[in-house]
Amino acid sequence: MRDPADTPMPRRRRRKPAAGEDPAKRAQILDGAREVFARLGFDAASMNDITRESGVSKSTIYVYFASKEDLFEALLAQTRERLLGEITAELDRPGSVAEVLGRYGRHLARTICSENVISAHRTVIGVTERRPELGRRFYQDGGRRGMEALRSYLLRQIAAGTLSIGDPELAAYQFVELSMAGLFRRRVMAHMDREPEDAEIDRTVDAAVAMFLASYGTGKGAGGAEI
Amino acid sequence: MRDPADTPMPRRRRRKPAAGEDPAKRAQILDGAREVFARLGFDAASMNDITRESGVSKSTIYVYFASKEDLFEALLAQTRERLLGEITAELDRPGSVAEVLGRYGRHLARTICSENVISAHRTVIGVTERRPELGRRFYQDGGRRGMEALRSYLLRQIAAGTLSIGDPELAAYQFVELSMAGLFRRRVMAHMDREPEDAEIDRTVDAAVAMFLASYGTGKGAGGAEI
DNA sequence: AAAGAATCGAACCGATCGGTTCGATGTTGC
DNA sequence: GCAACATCGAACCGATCGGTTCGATTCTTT
Repeated sequence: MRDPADTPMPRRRRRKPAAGEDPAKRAQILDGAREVFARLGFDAASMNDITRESGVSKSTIYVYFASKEDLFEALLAQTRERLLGEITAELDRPGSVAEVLGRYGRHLARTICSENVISAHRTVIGVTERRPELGRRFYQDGGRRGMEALRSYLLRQIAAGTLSIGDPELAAYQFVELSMAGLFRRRVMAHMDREPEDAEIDRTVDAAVAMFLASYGTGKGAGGAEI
Repeated sequence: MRDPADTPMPRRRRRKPAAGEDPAKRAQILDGAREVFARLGFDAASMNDITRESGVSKSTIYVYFASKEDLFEALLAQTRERLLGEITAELDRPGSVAEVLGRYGRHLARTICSENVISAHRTVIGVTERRPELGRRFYQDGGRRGMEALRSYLLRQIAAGTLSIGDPELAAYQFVELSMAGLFRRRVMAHMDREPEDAEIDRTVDAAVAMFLASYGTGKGAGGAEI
């Protein structure tokens, strides 16, 4: 049970926020909602559950969010923001293609197979049939953006002559899926009920890089031989 | 609205079934339930919805199934039975490795990205957090079995010298994911809201086979050059 | 046609749902 | 300390939920 006094204060507020404008209170609601939606999914989660979990009165929650769906969408938006920044940053760091792809793949696999992200996927996928735009937006602002960044990186390597790829978009999809081969699908279906160990991720991503370079590497500076 | 008179009779019944034992009535309930669960997911689907959709009285449904969950699990069991038989049969048909993998990959991609299977995945994934054994069982009787059959096939090709693979299990995961690269994930998140065209599947699977053989083919009879 | 039994469907039950109301309480600024 | 206002939490609303009851209807067998 969350004690409002424990909510970290980002900094001293200059004045008392208007009703529904307190960022700390808003965050408190979202934190509670995240727990409940993650555990029960959208439909089975009740606003009474969220009231209890967040420690915020239901009438206050309705000051901050217009409806259960509004709250859910705000939570999805927040979750998406946090997924991709660091992963794609790996593509901007120096190194051979093998090194860069290895780091990207590891970071990707670790993040996407983490407990929070798996829960988020389950929650979103669970409502996608009824609310396809939610699934679409989640994908577009998450996986899609990461894939686009990778494609751009591949285009640069093609221009530099280190890779030879006829279809860069498909190659980007391929590398993403190879990096999570045997991991994500089993995670999301609870066939693997814990986060993968580093060794498992290494095994998968190293093999992905090797396969990728065997197929697309030109042998000029891609660094495949250094695996 | 389903008219019981339209229910196809498998054959003339020799005697009147006892209450709850009529296969036609049972199928009618499951058909209606499939529609409703697919559209709304488990939690938002109501038994009243299923009554209306199936055209079977609610009290009769409760003669056949003990609860909403019982009905859902029966439906999942039925869905699983239908997923894998034909796909894995592709592995038993003659042809070079490239041909066999191509056919398997195409069949896999077409099936897994079909409307019914995408809906089933969404429904199952949506409840997996709360009922992990359902997700696990769905995966185990579906994807897992297909993966095992592929792994066995790969082992045979390794023994025959057409493939050289250090980690056959991981290679099987890789081929499965490559066959659906850019397809399944976008489908399940509604980023692609229709079934992939044959040309799209061919593009993906042909590239998967090429990549796979570039990495693991020995050049002895795998048939990669014929792509 | 009569008997037996499966099924139907309206009504019901207690519980919960999303959302609303409003007096009481707590917090902040002056 | 007081006034203003954010928040609280109990109570409420109409609706729906999963599941049950039971007389009426339908179907099959003799």
